[in-house]
Amino acid sequence: MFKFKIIAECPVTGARAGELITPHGIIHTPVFMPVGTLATVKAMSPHELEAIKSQIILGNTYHLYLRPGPEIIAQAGGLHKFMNWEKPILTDSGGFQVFSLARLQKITDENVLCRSHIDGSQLIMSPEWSMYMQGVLGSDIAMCFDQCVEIPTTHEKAEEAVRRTTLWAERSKEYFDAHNDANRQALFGIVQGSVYDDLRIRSANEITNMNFPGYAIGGLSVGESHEEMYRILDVLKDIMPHEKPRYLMGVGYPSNIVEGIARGIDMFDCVMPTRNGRNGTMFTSFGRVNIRGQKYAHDFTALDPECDCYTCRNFTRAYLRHLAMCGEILSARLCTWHNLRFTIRIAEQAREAIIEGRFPEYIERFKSQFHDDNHGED
RNA sequence: GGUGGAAUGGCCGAGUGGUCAAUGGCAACAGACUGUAAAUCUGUCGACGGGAGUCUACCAUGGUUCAAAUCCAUGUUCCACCA
Repeated sequence: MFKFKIIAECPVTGARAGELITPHGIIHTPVFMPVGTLATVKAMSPHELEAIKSQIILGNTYHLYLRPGPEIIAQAGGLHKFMNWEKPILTDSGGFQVFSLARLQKITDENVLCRSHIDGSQLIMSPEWSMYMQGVLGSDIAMCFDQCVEIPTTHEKAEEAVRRTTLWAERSKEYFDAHNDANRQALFGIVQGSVYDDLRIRSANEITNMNFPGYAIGGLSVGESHEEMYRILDVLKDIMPHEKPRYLMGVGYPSNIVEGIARGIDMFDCVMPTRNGRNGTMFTSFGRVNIRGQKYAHDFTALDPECDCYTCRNFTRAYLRHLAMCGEILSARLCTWHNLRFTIRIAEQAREAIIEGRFPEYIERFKSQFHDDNHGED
C-alpha cells in the first residue's frame, strides 16, 4: 500500500520527480505539504486546499493529543474523517515540540516529561506514546519520535541528540511494527546531526540501516545559514537511499525549496506560507512583499501577475493591504490561499521541469527572478 | 439664566509644583516569522541634530514661583444637572 517510484531525474543536479503511493492516493513529488497542526490548515477549508492542489497535509501528534485527544479522534474514525480530508496526511511525531517547547520539559533517554502549553498539566512523551497516537490519527505517513536541537549548539549536544534519535527510532519502529497497521500507515525515519557533517553521516547511516520506507532530514531550518543548510543536504545526498523518498522537514522558504529539490529532496513542509500569510508577508515570483506596506495603498495590480490562484486572479494589492490593515478574516484567508498556492506551484513547476529535462534552466530562471531582498519590486 | 465639572501629543487617556518631550492603549510607519504555544511578536512614533544637545509643546491670555501640564485670575469651548 506504500510505494515510491522515481519517474524522472535531472542528470545535472540529481533532482527527482516521483510518485508516492499511499492508502489515500498518489502523491506527485517533489511536493510541498501545507501544515495543519490542529486538524486544520489555518484559514483554509479542505475544499479550498483541493482547489490549490494540495496533495497531502500535515497534522501534529502533540497538539492533537492535547486537543481534542485520542478518544475523540478514535471515535471520529481517525483524523481523515474527523477533519473531512480524504487525501493523504503525514503526522509529525511530537519530536519538534521537544524542541519548540523545550522550556516546559525534561528530556531523558527514557522519555520526555512535559507540561502542556495549554494548562500546564503534565504529560509524558515517548516513542511509544507517539506511535500510539499516530496510530489513532491514522495518518498515511507517521514520523519517528526524534530529538531536534537548536542551532547554534555544541558538537556534544548534537551528538547526544543523534544517539537519542537513533535509540528512539528503534523504539518507534518496534512499537509501530507491533501495534500499528502497516497497510494503512508508513513510518519514516529522521536524520539529525545539526550542522556537523560527521554527525549527519553517522545519523544517516544508523537510521537508514533500519530500513524505513522513507527518510526525513530534521533539525534544519532552525537558525543555520542557508549555506550551512545546503552543505548538509549535499553531504546527505549521497548517503540517503536513492530509491526512498526524502523529506526535508520544516522547509520552507521558496528558494530553500528549490535548492532542496536540486539536492534530491522530494518532500517539504513548512508553516511559513500560512503563518506569513496571516502576518501579511506574501511570496511572489519576484520576491517577498509585505502587503501592509504603505506603498501598496494605491497599487491596483495583482499581487503576483504570474500566479494562477484565486487571490491573484481576483483582487488587487490595494485591497489585500486594506484587508490586512483592518485585520479582516478574509485577509488571512486570501493571503494564506496565495502563499500556499505559490509554494505548492514551485514544487509543481520543478517537477514538470525535471520530467521535461529542463530543471537546470528552471532553477536559473527562479533564482534570477526571485530576489530575497527586493521585497517584490522588480 | 443658575450650579458643578472638563479642556494633555493623529485619537482615547494617565499625570495635580521640579526626576515630564510627558505612563498606557489605539492608529500609523518599518521589521521579523522555516517539522505552528503565532490572525503573533519586535522596533519607531513633537521638530532639528550623528551625538551631546537645542527648540516648540499639555485650550488662550495674564499672573504667582528659583521652577507650572500641574497653583491663581480672566476669557473661550464642551459636558452634566437645575430652572
